Amino acid sequence: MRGPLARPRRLKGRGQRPAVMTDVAKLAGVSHQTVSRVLHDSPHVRRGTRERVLKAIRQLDYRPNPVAQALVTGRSRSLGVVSFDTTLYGPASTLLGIEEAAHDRGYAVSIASLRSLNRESVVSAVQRLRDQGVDGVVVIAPQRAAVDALLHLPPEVPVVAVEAGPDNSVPVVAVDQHAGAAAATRHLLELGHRHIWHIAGPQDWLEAEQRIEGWRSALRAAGAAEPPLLRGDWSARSGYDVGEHLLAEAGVTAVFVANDQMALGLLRRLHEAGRETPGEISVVGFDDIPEAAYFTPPLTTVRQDFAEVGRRCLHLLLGQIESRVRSWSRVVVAPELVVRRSTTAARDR
Amino acid sequence: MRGPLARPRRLKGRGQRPAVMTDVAKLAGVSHQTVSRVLHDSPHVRRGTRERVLKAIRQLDYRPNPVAQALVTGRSRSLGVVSFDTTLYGPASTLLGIEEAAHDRGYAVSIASLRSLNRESVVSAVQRLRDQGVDGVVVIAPQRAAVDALLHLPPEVPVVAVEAGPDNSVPVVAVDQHAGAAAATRHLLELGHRHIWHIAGPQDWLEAEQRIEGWRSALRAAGAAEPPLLRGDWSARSGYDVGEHLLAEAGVTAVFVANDQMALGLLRRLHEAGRETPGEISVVGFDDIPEAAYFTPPLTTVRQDFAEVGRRCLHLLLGQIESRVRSWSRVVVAPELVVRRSTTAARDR
DNA sequence: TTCCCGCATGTGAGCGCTCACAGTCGCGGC
DNA sequence: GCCGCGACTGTGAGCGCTCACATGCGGGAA
Repeated sequence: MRGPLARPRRLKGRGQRPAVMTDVAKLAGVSHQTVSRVLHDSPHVRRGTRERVLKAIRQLDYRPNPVAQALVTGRSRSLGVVSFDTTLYGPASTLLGIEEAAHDRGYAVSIASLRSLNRESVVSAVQRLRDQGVDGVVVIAPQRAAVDALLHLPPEVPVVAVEAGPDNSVPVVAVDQHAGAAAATRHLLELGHRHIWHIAGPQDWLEAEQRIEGWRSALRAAGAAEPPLLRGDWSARSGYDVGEHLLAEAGVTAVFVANDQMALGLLRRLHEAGRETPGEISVVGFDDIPEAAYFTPPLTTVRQDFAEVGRRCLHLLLGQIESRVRSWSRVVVAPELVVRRSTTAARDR
Repeated sequence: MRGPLARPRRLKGRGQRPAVMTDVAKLAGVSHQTVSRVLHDSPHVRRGTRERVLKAIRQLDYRPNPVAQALVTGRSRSLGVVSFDTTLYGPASTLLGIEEAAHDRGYAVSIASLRSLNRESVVSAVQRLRDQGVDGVVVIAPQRAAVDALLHLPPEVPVVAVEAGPDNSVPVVAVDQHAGAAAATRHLLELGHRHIWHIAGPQDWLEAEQRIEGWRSALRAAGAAEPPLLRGDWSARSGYDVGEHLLAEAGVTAVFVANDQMALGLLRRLHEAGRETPGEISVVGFDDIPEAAYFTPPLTTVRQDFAEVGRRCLHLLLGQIESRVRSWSRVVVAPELVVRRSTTAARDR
């Protein structure tokens, strides 16, 4: 057997190997523990000693190895984000909000994109992140299938859901879709429109359902009739296609569309049919994507504060990580109606 | 001193502590090394032994601790992506492409968003990822300032740049902007337009410059005159504003816009001024964002294959990580002209 | 039979850090 | 003059794994 002192286990000849804690300790003439104490701002280090250590750290360009720290502490200071389609404006913005908040708190962010939306894929994405060693996970997947998955997660992993989650299981941060949709609907009612149509998002999206509810409740509150519900799939294409139905109906003067892309498609269809917006038909969108102000005409829509959503998520998640218990709560962020030029007062008939 | 055998160092009483390798070894009646061999598909394990080990793994729901693996191997199997604004379609799509490719190769992806664009912020974002222990970094920051930063990176960190990088320093994966711009310009020339205007992106974006070059070279090749260059900042707003200038010019029949958002703004401005598109003015965009097909009119544009860019990045990066040398290369992905309805033949004068 | 060799498996060190202690030193109180 | 106690610093084990090497064992060649 190779004797323990037979030869150095590696070429320690300063061969560009990054400095480790003992190197710093040696240079500063202290023990590795003292270096560790300096790193963690322990009060029990004499002024002079601290300075010697800091100098050695600078001199060697020493950086603590996060992997070693993680191994011994059991904390990686990294978070995972599971998301369905980060190409969409909403998820991308939420992700950005989370990343910025995490950065401020000294956490790294890993991402896992979902290719398909079902229970297993969500569960396995979370597991994958977990296997990478993240301390907690944010799930941005506001679909029924994903929500279901949250119930089937191992209870020891700290989780926060964005927009949707089963009651009493995981904490949720959400924009108040109901309020936003109601505000959009009320806006049209106040302009004197009698029949407010709604193009909703896909059935399995909870945001779509909540916007429908908001629309309905505003209608009911005003004693207005409820036209048949129309469905799209969030894409501009579907807005365009659904526009077809609307054109077939008589007396359509106002449409509340569940997102800006579909509103864009609808605008396009109306334009092709020679129907003026807002002259003949007023349109309201949802999301306030950056392009919305440049649609033809500029779109009245409902803005969501995604950065705030990100910050709230992080707050909840770190709370869970630190306390080691999965509490339940629901944080709601208020949306804001942005009035532009796609809506106008109903013409008197 | 506490004797080494005085008491167990932790409550090992099966207290829900996740199983570690020795637990598996014990259960299977082998050494931890054999478990490791099974995990790594070593050929030197007898059939029966392997099965016993696998059974124990399943029974204990054992998952190798990635942090411990990283500590000893010096590899974390994670990658970092530095990006300026993941809310934009291009960067978001590239990020997605990278994530999917990384996932397929068993790598995790961490993100770092840049809040401002300058040398330090890029360098520090890379350093931050590095300090988190990533094996390599992809930089999506096609601006001059960022490119400059790539030269100032510590040479030991494997890096790949997307779209732009200083020659001979880091590997680059890019869409052939020059060819795309030239194709767009040629398309307009072939439709009989004499003067092809160009609304470019901001000066410090390399993509903007390359598109300008592509436009110029197509113009030169056709012996066409070069109208004054116009500049926007990628936003729909700037396209709208620049449209103002265009309206003041006489005889404008064709505009090649450096991205779809600015094209949207321009379309809007033209529409407001009562100028028909494409009847009076043909417009070509760049990017083919999902909404482009639903603009008024549907936009002729140049499509970029971001997924392919992501895949190529990963390939180059893993090559560097494995070989431990930073080679230089430039991989170019071909773009594709998508003809829709915003362009038409020039009217005879 | 004897020896060697290659397959299968085990052993121990060590990755770079933190945690729990165990010193050590100087000073005030009895 | 001695003890005790606080402030400071050092020691060693161990986190969960992989790497390098040692060892055991059976079979074919000599």
